[in-house]
This record gives sequence, C-alpha cells and structure tokens, in this order.
Amino acid sequence: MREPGPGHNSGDVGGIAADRLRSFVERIERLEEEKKGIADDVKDIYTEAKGTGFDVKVLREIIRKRKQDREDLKAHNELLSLYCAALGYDWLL
Amino acid sequence: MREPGPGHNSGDVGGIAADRLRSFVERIERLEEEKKGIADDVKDIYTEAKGTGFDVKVLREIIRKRKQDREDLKAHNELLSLYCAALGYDWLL
Amino acid sequence: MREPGPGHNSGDVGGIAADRLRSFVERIERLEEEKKGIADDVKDIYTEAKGTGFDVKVLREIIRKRKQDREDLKAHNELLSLYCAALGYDWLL
Amino acid sequence: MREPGPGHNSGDVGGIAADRLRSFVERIERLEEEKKGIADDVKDIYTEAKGTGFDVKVLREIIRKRKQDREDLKAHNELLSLYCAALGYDWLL
DNA sequence: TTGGGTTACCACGACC
DNA sequence: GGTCGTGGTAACCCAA
Repeated sequence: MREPGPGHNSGDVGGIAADRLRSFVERIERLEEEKKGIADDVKDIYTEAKGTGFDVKVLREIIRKRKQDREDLKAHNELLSLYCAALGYDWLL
Repeated sequence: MREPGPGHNSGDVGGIAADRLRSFVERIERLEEEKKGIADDVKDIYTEAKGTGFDVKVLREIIRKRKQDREDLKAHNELLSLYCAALGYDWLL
Repeated sequence: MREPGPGHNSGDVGGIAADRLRSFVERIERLEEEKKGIADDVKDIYTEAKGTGFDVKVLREIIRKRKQDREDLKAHNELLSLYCAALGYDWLL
Repeated sequence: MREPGPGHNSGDVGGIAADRLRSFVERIERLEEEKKGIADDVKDIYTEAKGTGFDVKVLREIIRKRKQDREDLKAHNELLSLYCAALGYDWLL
C-alpha cells in the first residue's frame, strides 16, 4: 500500500519526514521512561530512609547542600583556571 | 580503633547510625548522577532533531501532551476553546 | 573620622567606591522587593479566579499565549498540526 | 444590541461569566506589565553599574548571596520558633 | 481521601 | 551558542 492508513504514516507527509520524526519521539520517550524509573528509585530510597527513622527533609537538605558545594567548588576551579590562563600560570594547575 | 578519627565515622555518632546514613546519601547521589546522564542524552536528541530541521519547541509540546491523560487533555482543550470564545480570543487557538 | 569602623565603609575601600556600590545594591534590592510584591498580587488573582470556579491552568495558558506574537503563534500552531498529522497524533490537538 | 458582535462578549457565554473572566485577564496583564517595567528598571541599574566600572556578574552574585542569607535566616528563625513552641518556651521568643 | 501549601524539577526566554 | 534567571508544572506532605 503506497498510502498508509491513518495512525501510521511512514514516508514524507506534508513535506515532513514522518519516520524520522517518529524516531525522535520514541527515543526521547524511551529515555524519559528510564529517567522516571530512576526518579522512582530515588523516592524509594527516601522512603526507606524514613522507615529507618531518618528525617527525610534533613536528608534532602544534605543532598542539596553537597550538590551546591560541588558546584561552588567547580565554579571556584574554573575561576582559578581562568585567572591562571590570564596570567600565563597554566603550569600552576 | 574504637573511636574513628575525624572525617570518617563508622558507628553510631550521637545516636545516629552514621554508616546507614552515609549509605543512603551515596545511593541517592549515584542515582541522581545516572538521572543527569539520561537528561543529557535527551538534550542531545533534541539538538539532533533541531539539526535535522525540526522545530524543537513543537517537538517538546508533542512529547509533553502525549504524556498527559487523553481525557484530561480533551477537557483542557475544550475549556480553553470555551474561554477563548467567551473572551473573543478565537485567534488565539 | 578618616577610618570608618567595621560594618560601614563610606569612602573608597581597596580602590572601590563603596558608597556607590552600596547604593546600587540597595536600589536593586528595593526594586526586587516591589517586583515580588506584584508577583504575589498576581498569584492572589489566580487564587481568586480559582475560587470563582475558573480553571487556573487554562487561564494561565490564555495569558501566556496572548503575550506571544500573533504570527509566531500561528506558525507554531500550524507546525504542530503538521507534525501531528505526520505522526498520526491528531487526537492530540 | 443584546447580542454583542464578535470580539467583545459581555454577558454569559456558553455558561461562562465572560466579564468576570475578562476582568481577571486584564488585571493580571496589568500587573505583569508593571512587573516588567520594574524588571527593566533593575536592568538599567545593572547597566549603570557596569558603566561605572563595576563587574555586573559580581554584583549579581552579591545580590543573590544576600538574598539567600536572608532566606537562611528566615528558615533558622522559623525552626527556632518551631522548637520553642514544641518545648513550651514561647516566652523565649 | 482530598485540598492546599511547599518544594523541586524543567523548560523557556534574555542576555552576553 | 552558552549561560543565567525566571516562571510554570507536577510531586510530595500535611491537615482536615
């Protein structure tokens, strides 16, 4: 059949590469699913921690703080690199 | 050593199961990293789609709408039409 | 007093026009506060609209779309239709 | 004319209180405009500061840090209130 | 069980 | 094109 029925267009449709487009959609949705799975795992861990008697809110704060510390450190290092580069002190890194 | 040195507490500290807590933190941070990796992959796909000539914003809208419940989407669209009609904003649809 | 006490530098400090800088900070923070106040007012209106029975999400969508350029909106909608047609996702519109 | 022409509905339309709805839209858009005006003012100040020789990025960081300090302080005080309430030490505040 | 407040994530737009 | 800041949406938690 040269003209696929409704619900599944395989060639160009209105000048659009339908297959290509569908492929993008599927790849993205597949990854989004994976991501959601992981997010659920994280949630489970928080739940488990709570069940063990830990305060979830505090735990979240620890995770958050650690993350921002890492980011600050990263920013710091980048600045350092920048300055060293500007000063010709690359050997210092 | 019964009293671990600073920087690495292994037993109960102030009545807290430090190992346990550390384990939670590490598991969560590990998963968060994975999650970020996937998010980056998704971003790459959007970039690729853009390079192929697709409109990323429209693509995102399709992905977003597809993960909504069909009934909810239908109800939302109808309400939107209704409001626009009431306001004389039909050009907006 | 040539050497202002700690906590309030009025002249040049380390070659920096401290007063000037402080003035900028204060003016900005003042405006930011105003901005926040208005943002809160907006939120209140949405709440009020909700209380009157309107769907806030739809209302937000109208506001959002109205501040887009008409031509851009038209182009976007057309592209969306096109993609959906190509994918057989017409139910999504 | 009891039936207003297209573009301006004043009574109930499709069971919708059009006037009410339009009023919400207008109030919100009015405030959003004000907000934008203020945001522009802020931008101008940054521009002015830049013209005076200040590093805008650093200035932004100062504003940001001060804001988060205020928020941390707020959080701290709330926690303090909470604990005092829990302990019956309200007189301490 | 649901509604409302809070929080975190994510996408969009502005600026550089 | 890359970054930053902001706004919206959805998830989670608590209270009723």
